[in-house]
Amino acid sequence: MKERNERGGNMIIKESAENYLESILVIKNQKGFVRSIDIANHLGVSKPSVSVAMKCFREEGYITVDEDGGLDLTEKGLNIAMSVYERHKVISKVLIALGVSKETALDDSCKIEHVISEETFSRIKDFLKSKNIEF
Amino acid sequence: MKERNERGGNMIIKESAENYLESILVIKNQKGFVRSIDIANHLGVSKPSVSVAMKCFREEGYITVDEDGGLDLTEKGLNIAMSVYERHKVISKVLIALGVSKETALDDSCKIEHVISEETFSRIKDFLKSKNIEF
DNA sequence: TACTCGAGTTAGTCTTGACTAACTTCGCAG
DNA sequence: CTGCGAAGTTAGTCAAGACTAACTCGAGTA
Repeated sequence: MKERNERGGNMIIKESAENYLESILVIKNQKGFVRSIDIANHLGVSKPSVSVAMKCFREEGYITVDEDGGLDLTEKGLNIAMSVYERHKVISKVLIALGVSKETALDDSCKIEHVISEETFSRIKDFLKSKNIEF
Repeated sequence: MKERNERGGNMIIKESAENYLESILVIKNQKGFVRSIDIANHLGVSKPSVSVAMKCFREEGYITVDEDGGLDLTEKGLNIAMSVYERHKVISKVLIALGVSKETALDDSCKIEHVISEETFSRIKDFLKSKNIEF
């Protein structure tokens, strides 16, 4: 009655960690660079929360930090970030296809992305394919 | 960046509390009576975890306890339990309709039922209706 | 030069939700 | 009558994840 948390690494990546890694990817794509403060603003959490998480990521090899505080995902970190982000996109697409408003869809997919199994995720992708929706 | 937890009461009912109330309803329907130990077995948690939760429910008026330890939902508790259970049924139905195996569908719906919005839930119900699936 | 402000960090606290250990109580078998 | 086992409870602990307060450090400006 525990576990259920690995999806692509050797460290046990928890739900909140997935969110932080995903944010790094998203912000990087948007602005080209990411600092801790950007993540804090993006997720609406405090600076110390991000700082502690980044320290852990650094030690575990999920990110690197340059001398100016710029964060970069390692291959290990990028794999997780991409996989979570894919879930996010797919789930929000399917909710929108069901008629959910964009805002609620984004909100809910943020939560659903962390709890569903690989199998359910695959079937949702199949459903989108059957509707010819890109993701 | 907090809240999002009330769905039908004045006390703030958290995710784990929803699960306990739902279990009481489900076990009651199956066996006709419910004790703490049944909930512990049903959810795979320890006796003390259930005991503490039930004490809280009793104090807040979500359940009553008879002299033999039999648990009963009050109207307040029943409302929440039924609403969570409805979500559970609807979500597992929709997952099964998407081709997810029954076991995984039950597993995942247990988690999804606690995180989605009312809006998303309504659209999922609409989808089932459009497929003529009962729930 | 001295100040201030933004970013990052450290330390300490809180809440949620679970756990184990250990105790009480009660009923039934021997 | 004894005594064991099942159910419930209490106390204490733990981990995750967030927060606030308070510090450091560096850069740009008055």
